[in-house]
Amino acid sequence: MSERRPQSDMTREVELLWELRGTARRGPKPKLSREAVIRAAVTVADAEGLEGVSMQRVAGELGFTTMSLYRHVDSKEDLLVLMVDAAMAQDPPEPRADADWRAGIGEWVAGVHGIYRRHPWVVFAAVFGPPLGPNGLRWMEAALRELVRSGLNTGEAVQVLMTISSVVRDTCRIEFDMRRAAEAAGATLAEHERAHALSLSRVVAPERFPTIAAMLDDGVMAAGPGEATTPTEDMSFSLERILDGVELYVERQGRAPAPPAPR
Amino acid sequence: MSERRPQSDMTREVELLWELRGTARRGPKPKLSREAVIRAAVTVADAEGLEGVSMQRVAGELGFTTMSLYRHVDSKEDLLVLMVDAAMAQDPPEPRADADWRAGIGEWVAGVHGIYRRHPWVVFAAVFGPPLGPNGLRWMEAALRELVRSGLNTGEAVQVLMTISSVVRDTCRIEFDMRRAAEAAGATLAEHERAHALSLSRVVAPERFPTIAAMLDDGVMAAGPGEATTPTEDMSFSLERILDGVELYVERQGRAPAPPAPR
DNA sequence: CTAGATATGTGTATGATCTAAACTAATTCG
DNA sequence: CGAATTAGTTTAGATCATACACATATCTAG
Repeated sequence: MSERRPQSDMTREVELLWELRGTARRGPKPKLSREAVIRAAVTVADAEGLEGVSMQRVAGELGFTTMSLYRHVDSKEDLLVLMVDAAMAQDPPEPRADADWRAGIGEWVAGVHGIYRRHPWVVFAAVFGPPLGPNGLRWMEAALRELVRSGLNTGEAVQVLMTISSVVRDTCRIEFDMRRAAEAAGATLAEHERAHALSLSRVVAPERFPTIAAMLDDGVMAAGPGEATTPTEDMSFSLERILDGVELYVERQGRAPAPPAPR
Repeated sequence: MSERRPQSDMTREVELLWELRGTARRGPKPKLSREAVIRAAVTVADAEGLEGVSMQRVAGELGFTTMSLYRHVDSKEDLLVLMVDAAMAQDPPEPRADADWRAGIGEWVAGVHGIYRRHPWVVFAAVFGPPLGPNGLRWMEAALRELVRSGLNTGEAVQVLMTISSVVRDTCRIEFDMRRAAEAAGATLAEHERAHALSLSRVVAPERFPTIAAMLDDGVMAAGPGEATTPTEDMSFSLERILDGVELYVERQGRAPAPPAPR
């Protein structure tokens, strides 16, 4: 009935990301490659954000026609999926010799955060679902490896990883978005936060929104000039709570974290 | 310099959501209203998802021309912001008499989850940043009210709320996305999960991805026929860990949760 | 070595989409 | 009443993804 290919079929996505396809032998040698297309697209996104990434723009970057891209990528949506995995090409942190899984997760989060800072568009990409590409899976493996060390089983570790990933991504989303808005208005992030808190306080009636009003009074959204806590700095509070919760759970279950590797 | 209006200026967004604008008195009586436009857009989104929401489609729903919408809404992006707030019109849970803040958060999460189930497109809307509209703020207030009861200060409560919101939204995103893909393939969610696990297992080499491989062996992604745990059911594990972490933190700080309201 | 098969990149075209701008008609204030 | 103002319409433009037919380069079977 429906001729339309489903928007995101995981099986198809896996094949896409792992290039499980026969390579052609007949015809002219390709001057362009999927790799080059992805690289160009990432370059454009790094420079101009996701809005800048159009098929024409990417093709122009490469000096080819728009339609040439479709020889190497089935659709723009596919290209986006590939871009996101490509952005994670950096190596995730190695396992720690001291088996300190909390520190390990800290390094992992710092690594992801670094990727997001280098490629801010990644957090805005409409790519849902778990990672499926080679790079995404390497990062997933690195995080799960630390989490199971804490004493969680694999299913629990996946849940906790999803939580951590969500927090990091969402926090960066908010920070990057606010930073962009601030820059567009020609202000610093802190100035923008102040302005925002002010405009909020105009509609937050203390009777209807007592807690939010208290929060604004406490200057939560707008730190003083010197302090200037960015959302990403605040993030560590949530992360510590999550890891505390994990630790407590493992203890209560009578399990124990894995000992350091013997030398 | 830049003539372009910033994509998301919070101050502007607050004004938008709270309709801080003078009402006209001259000219013909409006037959359309912002309210009607939003309602129609939400109807379309409920029925066909966000992809179905085009200005022409919404206008058609109302029996007006496409351009008529622009008298009541500045841009499609604005409409989206308004739609998201409109979807949260339902009342958040009341404060509990027993002051059990963990149960309170549980009710809040259930409420948000209900909204997402009724309006699945909300979790896919490209609306970043904290809630700013009347309904979004009511829900935020309800959650913060419970969280500060636990003994957190307002800043900490905001952090924890962001974490909880992220988890709920991301979990629903994944579930809805997978459900859509499953339906498109004419399968159930469980079948689809199995198929996905299978295709993953083809690329997950146990040497490179030992933990993920173990996870697949444990059947984490594909529960047995009878069990069929949905992502949203698994979510509660993460939530309990977060709340455990909060409780532990409050204790360690020597603070205490608020007692039940005196009668 | 040649001829058909096949893949590459190009040119052209289509349909969707958002939205700017000029226009018509209704309404109200002075 | 008449000028000002506003609602909805018409028309048109810009951008975008992508389908399709084509010329051309390369490989492989005979």
